[in-house]
This record gives sequence, C-alpha cells and structure tokens, in this order.
Amino acid sequence: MATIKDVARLAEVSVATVSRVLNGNGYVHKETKDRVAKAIQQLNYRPNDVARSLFKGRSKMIALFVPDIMNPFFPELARAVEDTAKQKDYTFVLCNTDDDPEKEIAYIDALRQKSLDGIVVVSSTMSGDYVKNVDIPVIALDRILHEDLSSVTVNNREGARQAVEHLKKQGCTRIAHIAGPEHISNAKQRMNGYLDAVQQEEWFKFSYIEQGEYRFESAKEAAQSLLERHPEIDGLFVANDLMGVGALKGAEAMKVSVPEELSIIAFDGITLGETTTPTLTTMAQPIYTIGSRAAEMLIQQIEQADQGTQVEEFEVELIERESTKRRQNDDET
Amino acid sequence: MATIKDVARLAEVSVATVSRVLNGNGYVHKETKDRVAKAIQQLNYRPNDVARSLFKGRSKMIALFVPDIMNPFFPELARAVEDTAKQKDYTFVLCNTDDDPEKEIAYIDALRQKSLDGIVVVSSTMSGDYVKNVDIPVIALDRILHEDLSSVTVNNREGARQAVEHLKKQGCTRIAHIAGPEHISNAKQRMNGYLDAVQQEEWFKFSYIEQGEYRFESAKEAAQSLLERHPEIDGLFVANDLMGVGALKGAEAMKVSVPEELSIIAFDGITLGETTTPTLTTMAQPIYTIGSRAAEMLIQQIEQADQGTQVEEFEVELIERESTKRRQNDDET
DNA sequence: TCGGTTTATGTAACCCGTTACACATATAGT
DNA sequence: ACTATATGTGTAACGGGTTACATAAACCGA
Repeated sequence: MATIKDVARLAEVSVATVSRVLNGNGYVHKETKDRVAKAIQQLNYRPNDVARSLFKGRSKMIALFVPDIMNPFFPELARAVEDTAKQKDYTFVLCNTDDDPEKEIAYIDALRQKSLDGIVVVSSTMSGDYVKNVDIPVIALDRILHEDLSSVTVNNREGARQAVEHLKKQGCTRIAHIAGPEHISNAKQRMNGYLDAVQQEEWFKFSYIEQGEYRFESAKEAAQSLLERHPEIDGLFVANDLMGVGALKGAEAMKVSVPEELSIIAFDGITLGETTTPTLTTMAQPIYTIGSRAAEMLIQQIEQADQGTQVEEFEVELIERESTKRRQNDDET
Repeated sequence: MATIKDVARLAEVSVATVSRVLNGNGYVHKETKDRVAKAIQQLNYRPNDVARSLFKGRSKMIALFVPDIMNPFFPELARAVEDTAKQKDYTFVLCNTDDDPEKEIAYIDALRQKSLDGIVVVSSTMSGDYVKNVDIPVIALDRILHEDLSSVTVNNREGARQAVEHLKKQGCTRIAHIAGPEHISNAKQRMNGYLDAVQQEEWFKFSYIEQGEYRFESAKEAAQSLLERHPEIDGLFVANDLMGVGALKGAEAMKVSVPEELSIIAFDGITLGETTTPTLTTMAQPIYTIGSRAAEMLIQQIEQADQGTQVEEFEVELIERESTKRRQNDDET
C-alpha cells in the first residue's frame, strides 16, 4: 500500500503538504493541491487510519453492547446503531455480553486498548459506578444503568398502563401480568404501569402477577401456571413480545383460545409478533429510532465533550393485531 | 493512560525490556521480569493496540458482512462469528450490506484503512473477481461467491431433495416449490434439489415453481398465487424458513389448513419456525457451527497465510414439526 | 586462560500519519 | 519605502509500541 511519503515524492512536495491537502487545513497553493490530488489518484492512496488513530488517540469506532444478538429485540437496534455509525464514518463493533458483568468489563478493557471512542450499552448488570469511571462516552439504551448516565429509553410505565387500559376497553375484567426479571429497569417500570392500571380494581390480586425471564420458554411456562391457577383471567399483559409469543403458546397448550377466551397484549413491537397465529397486539417501541438516536448522542458526545447528561424518553404506540379482541360483554356499544 | 515508557521508568529498565516481558520473547532476567511485572501492575498498564497495529500492520479485528442483520437467519451466524472472534482475541465488526455491491466495496475500503485482518462474507452480489483482489483473507459463508474462494456452506441440493422426499413420505402427491432469488447460489441449489426429487414424477409441471424474494411478504404472496393457480397441490417446499412462515400465512389467508390440506416444509432451522402456529417443519442448517467454522478458518488463514482454498460443506438435518403431517391416503401403514 | 555461546539489556530506527514551528514570499496599509 | 499580515511550504517531533543491532557480562569447554 502506498503511504503519504510515496504521494509526497510523486507530487514533489513534503508530507506535510500532502497531509494538508488530505485534511483540507492550512494553506496550500491551488496548483500544488492539484498536483497532490493527481498523485493520490495515481497511487490510489488511502491514508492509514491506524497511524491517524495513534496520533489522535481516536479510532472512529463505536461499540454496541447487547446481552445477545439472537434475542429478536436486538437486531433492529443493532441495525439502527450501525446505520448511524456508518453515516458518520464510524466503524461498528458488536459485543454480546450475556448480561455478564465480567464479560462487559473484559470488552471495555480490550476495546479501550484499541482507542474505541464510545459505547452504546444495553445492560442491567453493569455496575453504574464502574461505567461512570470509564473514560469514554457511554449511552445507556433501553434500560437505565445509572441516573447520571445519558440514556435513551421509552416511557415504559405509561406504555404498560395504556396496554392494560386497552385490554379493559376490549372488555377484559380479570387482567393478569407476566413480568420480566425485576433487576431490569424496564421490566420493573412495566410492572408498575400494570399496577397503576389495576391496583384500584376490586378483583385485583397480587397472584395475578407471574415473574419470568425475558425468554420464550419462560413465558410459556408462566402463562400455563397462571392459567392453571387462575382460569378466570381473560386478559394478559406480558412484559415483552418475546414472552408474549411464549404466552400465546402457553395458552394454546392449555387449550385457551386467543383472543376469544383470553386477550394478550405485549410490549416492544418486534416483527416476531406479526408471524404468530394469532398475531400479537403490542405496545410498540420506536426501536430503530431509539437505536439511531442513541448512536447520534454518543457521536455528539465524542466529537464535542461539553454537553452533560442527556436523557431522552420516547413514546410507545399501540399496534392492534389479532391477539386482543372486543368481548361480547363490552359495555361500549 | 500509562505508556510503556512510564513502566520502563518505574521499573528502571528500557522500553525494549518491557516489551520483551510483555510479549514473552527475547531474554529477560527473572528478577527484571518481576520488577517489570510489578510496575505494570502498579500502573495498571495496558499496551496500546493501535501502536501495535501500526507497527505490525495487523489489527486483530475481523468483520462479518451480512445483507441485513434484521433478517432472522443472521443473528445466530453473527453470534457464532463473534464468539469465535472473541475467543481468539479478535474484535468483531458487523456490516450490513443490503446486498449492494457499492456498499460492500465501500466497507472493504474503509476497513482496510483500519488494517482489518479478514472478512467473513455472506453475499451474492459481490463480484468474485473483486474479492479475489482484496489483499486480506475472505471466507464466503452460506453462499458461494467464486469457486476458488474458501467457503463454508451446507449441502443445499441434497437437503432440498430430502425435504421433498419427506413430503412424499408423508403422502403428498402434488408438491410445489417457492424458490428464492435465482442469483443467490443456495436458492438455485435448493431448487435443483427440488427438481431432482420431482422432475421424474408424471404430475410435475414447471408452473409448480414460484419465484420470490427471501422475504416474508414475498413468500406470502407467492403462496397465495400458487394456491390460486393450483388448488390441487398438497405439499410445498419453501426455499427458506422466513419464506416458509410467509407461506404459512399465505395458506391461512387462502383458508387452506396446514398441515391437514397442505404440508409445508422449509429450509434453515431458525427459531422463528418454532413460534408459528402450526410450527414449521424444516431442513435445519447447523447455523452456529458454520458461522463458527468460517471464523475459525478465517483466523487460521490470517495467522498462517500458507493454506490454499478451503471448502467445507455441512449436512442439514430434518426437524419435523407441525406443518407436515402424515396424510390419511398414506400408502405406508 | 581464551575464544565461542548464551544470557541480558539498551539505543535507535521504524510503522505512518499530524502538526508546531520556522522560514520565505506576496500583498496590503500607511 | 517599510512594517504588518496573509499565503505557501518544509523540517522534525510526536503518538506508543516492536525489533534489529550493538554491547557486555556470564558461562563453557578445551
């Protein structure tokens, strides 16, 4: 590969002049510039980013930490962050953390050695105190890690409340909840939203809440156990779509038909919910938007260190599909 | 951040000695080594990989090119490549190419400037001649790009044949095919496998083949049009699972019940097929294995340039689920 | 005791850019 | 005509490692 010296030699100038042409700074005579440009062209010269990074202490690389890219919520997020990174000329590094704090720290160590410029993190296990001491910008996405760390999330609590309200409007009178892991901030917020909507109801019991993992199987079992214990429930709010699909399968296994006997609504808005039978009603997050916004915020913080903690919260939106349906005993005509 | 000079100063040795300790090469007196190790410890020193890369011309980074990580076939592949990369101390870069050759070339250019060490490529659009002139190792995965480029794939043709045989064994007597895009090598091979199994049958007509994109919607439409034109078909082999799920929906829309009236089998073995109703029978690729193997081959080629073109083909395996079922007019008792 | 290895360590060049600084010429203002 | 400023270009230090080469002491066999 040609180096800047080769270009300088061919154009009969110094490397400094070539560098000036390359970066468009300093004074360069028009004719000189043309000569250099021609030499660059002839040699098909591309500056070595590693040398640049060494000098600048910057690599133009950002990373996204997700628990596991195989979880269908994350590919769209990854796509959004990657698109934004590419558009701003950053290279995109993907890390699967398995929600393991040791892996997270190992990744950060390894990436800092490569002068990584910043990280978008989806995590509930990383210690907030640790993150605060990382010397590069970090943006929390989808889950909150530490109150004074910049983050991009959605209004989980209000969205969850609306989900339950939707079930009520469809005529459900006994609404249960399959919750996500309590150490994950959004799972907790969604449960609170559920409680906001049902705690006043005279029929409400705490045993209407079943805890599970953010996984398909876990939700299937949770749904079965819930339906077993409480055959009277006719509405179910599930903490996320992946679990929602599990719940659908759990109901199917219990021979409870959805939506005729049981309405199910979940949360996230991933495409998986469009392929089930029945399709899954959900409170959709603007997944691409939040991923893209997090990447933008990150790059902004990288390129001008000034701004302090930024917190952005987006709205979720009801997408009504087949798993919720108006009951016959509906009081609105 | 501490540098090698700081360590050298603290340990009262030269930077060369520190470097020797770091890399475990050259002669270093035991006591000196301990002193250096202690200094490294004290300063929490981590060598700067960028400086290393500059000198070595290697970055310990590999990339995976996929058309779009949002396509549910790719996350598992990405996970496999990332796991393998991490295990061998490589950083993992993910690139979405959208099957656009210009993007692919732009990525390669950008990454070569960062001294990227190698690429695992899932692509059908990249020019094989272009790839051959890339000066770093490239492994083709899932699709073949050029005959003398190393690749990891599965036995698509034979797998497809087996899929159709399975339908026959279940009692299907009119078997159609929804094919993938013909410029994608595996789609073509799967179609050939279908033809191997049906071309001799007296009922076979070329209009039993419907071409589509590797997308959900496209397959749904294809299935509907096929069922409209040929209400007699009782078996359907679909080129991949994503399309298979589309076909399931197409049949549902046409009020054709699966598997009672129509058996559907697809190809890939992605988890999406487990969440539909009915669940989707498929010829499963060992997705994680091929991804992981491709990454291993790549790293091997990076670390010892000798070996020539390596081609590995894995077997696919039938996973029988609900979308195929034995017919009553079955001739085997 | 002497030349030949083996062991141990340091000096400096190198990887390839960027930029501070020096220097020279041109243009402008008074 | 004489500074002051703008324009144009080169030299060399720098970023942080690695390693070829030089040097020197210790060890070894004859």
